[in-house]
Amino acid sequence: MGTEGTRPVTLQSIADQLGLHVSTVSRVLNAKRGESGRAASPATVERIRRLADELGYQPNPHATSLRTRRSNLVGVLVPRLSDIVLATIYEGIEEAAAEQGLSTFVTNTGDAPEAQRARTRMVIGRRVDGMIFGDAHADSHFLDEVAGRGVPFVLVNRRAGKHPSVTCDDYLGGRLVAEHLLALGHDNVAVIAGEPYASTGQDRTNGFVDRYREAGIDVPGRRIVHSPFDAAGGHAAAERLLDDGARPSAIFAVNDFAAIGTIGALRDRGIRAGSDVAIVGFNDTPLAAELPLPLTTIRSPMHEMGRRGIQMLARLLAGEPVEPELLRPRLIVRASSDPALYAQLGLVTEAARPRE
Amino acid sequence: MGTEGTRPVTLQSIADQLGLHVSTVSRVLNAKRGESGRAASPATVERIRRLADELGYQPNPHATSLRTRRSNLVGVLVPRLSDIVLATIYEGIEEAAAEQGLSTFVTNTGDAPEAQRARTRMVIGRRVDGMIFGDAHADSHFLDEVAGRGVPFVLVNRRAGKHPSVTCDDYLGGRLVAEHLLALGHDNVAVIAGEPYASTGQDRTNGFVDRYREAGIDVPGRRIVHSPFDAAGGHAAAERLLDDGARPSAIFAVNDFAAIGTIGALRDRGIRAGSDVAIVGFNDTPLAAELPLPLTTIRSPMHEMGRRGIQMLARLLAGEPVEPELLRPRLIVRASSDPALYAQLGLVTEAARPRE
DNA sequence: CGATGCTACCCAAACGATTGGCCCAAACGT
DNA sequence: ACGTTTGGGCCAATCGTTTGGGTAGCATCG
Repeated sequence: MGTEGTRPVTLQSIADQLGLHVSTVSRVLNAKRGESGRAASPATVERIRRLADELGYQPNPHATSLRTRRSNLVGVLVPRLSDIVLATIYEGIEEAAAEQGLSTFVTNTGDAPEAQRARTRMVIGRRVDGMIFGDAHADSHFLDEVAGRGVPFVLVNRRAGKHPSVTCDDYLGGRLVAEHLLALGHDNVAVIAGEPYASTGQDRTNGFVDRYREAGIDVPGRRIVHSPFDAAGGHAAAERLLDDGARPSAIFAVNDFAAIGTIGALRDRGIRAGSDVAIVGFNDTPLAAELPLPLTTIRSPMHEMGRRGIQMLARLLAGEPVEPELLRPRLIVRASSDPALYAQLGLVTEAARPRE
Repeated sequence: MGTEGTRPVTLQSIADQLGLHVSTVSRVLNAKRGESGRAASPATVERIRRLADELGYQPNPHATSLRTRRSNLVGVLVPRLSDIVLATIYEGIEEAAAEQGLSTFVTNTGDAPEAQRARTRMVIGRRVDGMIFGDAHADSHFLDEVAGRGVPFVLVNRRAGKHPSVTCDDYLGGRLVAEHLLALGHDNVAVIAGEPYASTGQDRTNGFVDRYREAGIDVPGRRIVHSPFDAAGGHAAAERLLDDGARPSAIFAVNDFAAIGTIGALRDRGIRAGSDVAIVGFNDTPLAAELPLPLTTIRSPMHEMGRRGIQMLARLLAGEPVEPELLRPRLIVRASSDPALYAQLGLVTEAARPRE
């Protein structure tokens, strides 16, 4: 199907073959299946449609965008696509964008303000209709500038200021973790809090600390260390934590990868994660359940966040008003924090051995 | 900087303000810094340039593409972006594309032939200059069709037929793993071989099996099980493997995530990965080193693969001839297979405890 | 002094699609 | 019989750039 190598079929070429004017063809092909009555006679409509999909006609998006001043393109900025959290969110974005007739493209900023500016400029240069930021910095005024430029956008994963956003209820997530650890009797806890400028880390930490405070327990500042959202970052942060003062009985890492890095750091010091120190992560990435030490974590609706993000943007583009959305997190208890499950893990090991 | 909300600046608007013709402005702005002599007088050149970047002029890519019939756009297909291997490759692609003045966008196919067709059609509809496939199926003729359509493309990660590709030397990688396990005395081994249609899994498995055969050891067919390239897939495959026949002393999973899933499956059966069964993965993803049980694996140059892929495509677009590229893998030995390291892991645990 | 060659620009035709008008013929109303 | 609809299309401008050709004015040359 479709001619090969040669020039793509255009409205003009269809019109010529049918002895019609290009505008007629355009109207017919653009009419929704139902309301093609205005455009041409039923017979003509049929001829046009038949030839168009026989030739595999696809409108030239550059021509369309040029003429209509609408690209149906959305640019997405993320810190790193190789972070599975952002990759999953982007999958949601792309999936739902297609349903809305929008195209998307994504680019890394590494969370660096300079790169955010440069990439945003590049994205706008591509004449997008809107943007989605997955790398918002809570403290920066950059987004206000973008808003001033008149580019519609939505924030996902992280919120900032009053800009429209779709996020997980991170504060609640932090509280859920605190409740879980309180119930297990932990009164000496620490937090690996992520990057200081990310609302995710801030909110999760605040929820956690607030809930502990409500229980009459203070989590001192030096028990809260910041770190990049990856395994290496979690590893380094855990080392700083352990170098400084008595060992906590539980560590809440605001990100699964940071949690894995924490486990690595503990392992290197001969401390057994799960029994000596309880570990809780955040996000419930697909690995959490498969780890040698299954990880207690908060399940956040990453894919859904992406979907809602683009839907919100679509509403924005349609001129409708939007409200920030907060998605519900859920605690998933596994062996890394639960003594019973941990023991069971050990017991199974012993019990199963004779089976062979 | 730049006016806000209003219509973007065009060549026309610049020309008007300067009392020049749009074509003059176009030529000046398109000339490389050196050779602007032909276009206009030095004074005029200066005036144009100054005004252009004072107004923050950015050419309208739709107009440019429409006129030049070149979009400088590259479409990338991957099985899943939330697979860190593909995400990392794509990061390399995007990075190097920017250096070449190319833009890229990526889309998931889930490795499903139907989706591959549909997405390819969509990508071509966006009038890309070329494509990169990260999801090639070795057995399919689909790529031949695409080639017949005259769309230039390059394969990354997986190869297929004689199409230009940039891959890791997976066969060699498989041999390296075999050599490592042979040296450790394993003669009862199994392979979790990935998807049957992926050259990565095929080559890694073949290299492994061939090397074993050279050592006089046959790896029987039922010791080779296929699986998706993720943790859940590895888990399921490992279960099938364990359900059927005697336990191997070592398992080679052709992907780190499958290896992690394998560890999970072993754990569930009370078998200790690393001591009861040696485990080797592939790719050396950032987690491999941080796992509670550090994972022996093959480091593959994922980022570089992406970079080379786009560079090869650029050469193709320039009409230059290209040769398939094979990148060198490297064995990284960790505790999951090395008894000494494993013991050390355990020893550290015991030794360190008094330290507290 | 006419031919030639620069220099420094301008002209206009694309590229492919959209869209507000316009127009002709047949049908209709009275 | 004649004005009015209306069905069915056609016209042409337009979006912003690029690019193959001019061309006017001046200097140079033989």
